[in-house]
Amino acid sequence: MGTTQLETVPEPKYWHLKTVLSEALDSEFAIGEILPNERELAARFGVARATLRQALEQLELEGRLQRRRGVGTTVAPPRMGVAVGDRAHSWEDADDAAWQPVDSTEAEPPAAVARLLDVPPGTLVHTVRRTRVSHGQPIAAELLYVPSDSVAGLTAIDTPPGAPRARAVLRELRRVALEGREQSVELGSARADDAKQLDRLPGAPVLVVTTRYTAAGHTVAVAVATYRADTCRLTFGDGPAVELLAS
Amino acid sequence: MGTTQLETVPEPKYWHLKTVLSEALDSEFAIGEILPNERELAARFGVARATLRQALEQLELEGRLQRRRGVGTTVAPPRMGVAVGDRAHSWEDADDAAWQPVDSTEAEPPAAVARLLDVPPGTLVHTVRRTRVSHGQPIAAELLYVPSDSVAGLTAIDTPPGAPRARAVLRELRRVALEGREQSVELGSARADDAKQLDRLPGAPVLVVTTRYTAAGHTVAVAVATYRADTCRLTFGDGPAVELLAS
DNA sequence: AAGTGGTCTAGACCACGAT
DNA sequence: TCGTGGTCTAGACCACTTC
Repeated sequence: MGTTQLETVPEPKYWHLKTVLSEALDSEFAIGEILPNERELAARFGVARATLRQALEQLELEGRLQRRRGVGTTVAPPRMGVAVGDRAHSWEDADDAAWQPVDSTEAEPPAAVARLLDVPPGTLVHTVRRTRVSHGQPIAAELLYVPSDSVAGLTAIDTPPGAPRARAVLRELRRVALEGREQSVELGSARADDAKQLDRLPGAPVLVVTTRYTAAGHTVAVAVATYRADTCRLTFGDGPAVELLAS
Repeated sequence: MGTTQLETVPEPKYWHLKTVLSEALDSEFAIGEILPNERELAARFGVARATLRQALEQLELEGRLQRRRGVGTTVAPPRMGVAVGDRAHSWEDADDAAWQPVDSTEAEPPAAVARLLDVPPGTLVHTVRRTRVSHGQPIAAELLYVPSDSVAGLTAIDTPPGAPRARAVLRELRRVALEGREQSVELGSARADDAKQLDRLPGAPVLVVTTRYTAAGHTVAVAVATYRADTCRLTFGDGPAVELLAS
């Protein structure tokens, strides 16, 4: 009882550091402001740079900071709310400029996607790559898988791979009368190709949204979208987007 | 053209290591099997332990591995699908043993929650703490916030804080006719209290699900649930849960 | 060229679980 | 008590952006 510290569990330095930095961000820094560099911060707090980096990593994971190699560490704006469950079928809103078709080819889907599509492994399916942009920033990279026999007009497409072909496939998809949709969200890390589209390093944390579209009892298509976990808050539900976040 | 490596971008060691380990996990290890310890793995691959750990961290983030201090590193089972959007109101399924009431008190909600509840900051609201268990494992810790004036019978509750009180509050909530719900999902890191409930270390990655329940144009309650990101895949939608995952 | 964050090393010690 | 993963250090070099 002599000291107040004796019975406390030793808190890791990086954890304490994270708390201190977090409070400093709230009170002393404006959004977009750039922090002192890592070497100076580490010296200022009297820790090794690796320890300081552990704290920064956590804060970046929580969307409080943004770090860019060669540039510096800046205070991130609050995460933007991104609707992923609102529209009945995300490819139907042709007037929504959010999704940019990038490319399209025929290819073998990953084994897990083949199972969801209910086609034998190794089957060639149409793939469409799209990028979702918001506030001038790429926030998601999506790969859409469509077996040729799920949409009538799909076999007739002979446009060479590229953005025009992607638009053609999406046009055919809009003819389908969908009846249902299932979605799942999980944590993942960006593969090299997705990372490039998202303007992040490979391995960056992403929220992987897998959507299965069904019509007439069949699986029509499967979409695997990877959202930047640092900048996005995914919103579901019929009402307007949830405006604020907790913790 | 003399060598095939000349023009390739140098891939970080930990990234390559992660790929190698990932393939080894697929082919040479069974679920639950325990891996050699970190010092031996590092030696075997000829890298420093810190580098090896960077690869293991990634694999743990993707749900492929489970690491426990004092025990070792084991191969994790596939993530379990957890329904978070199916039931109209998650507190209505009284017969569902998934959620275990833990505690209940009156307290000030965090500022962000107060905004969602549309009450002035500093207002006392009822809080209910619950734990969600699946397959004998804790997967989520939830904090439910209910302003006293949103449910008629709530002011009459005078049970002392504890699990019985939590059950009493939930009982009152079930009387309310809900009209809507909004949800959002984002990445976070477990606070110390949540981490304890989830049997993880503080800072562990979690999926934070914020739900706003509305009735008669008002916000009735707000729930903030933190799900273990390593073991859970959150499922939304009316159909049966999406069975498989991609990437 | 200078400055930033990203990767990597080779150690050390600590907290925890099993024995 | 021993073995495990978790934390921490003090350096080094690399990749990238900016000037």
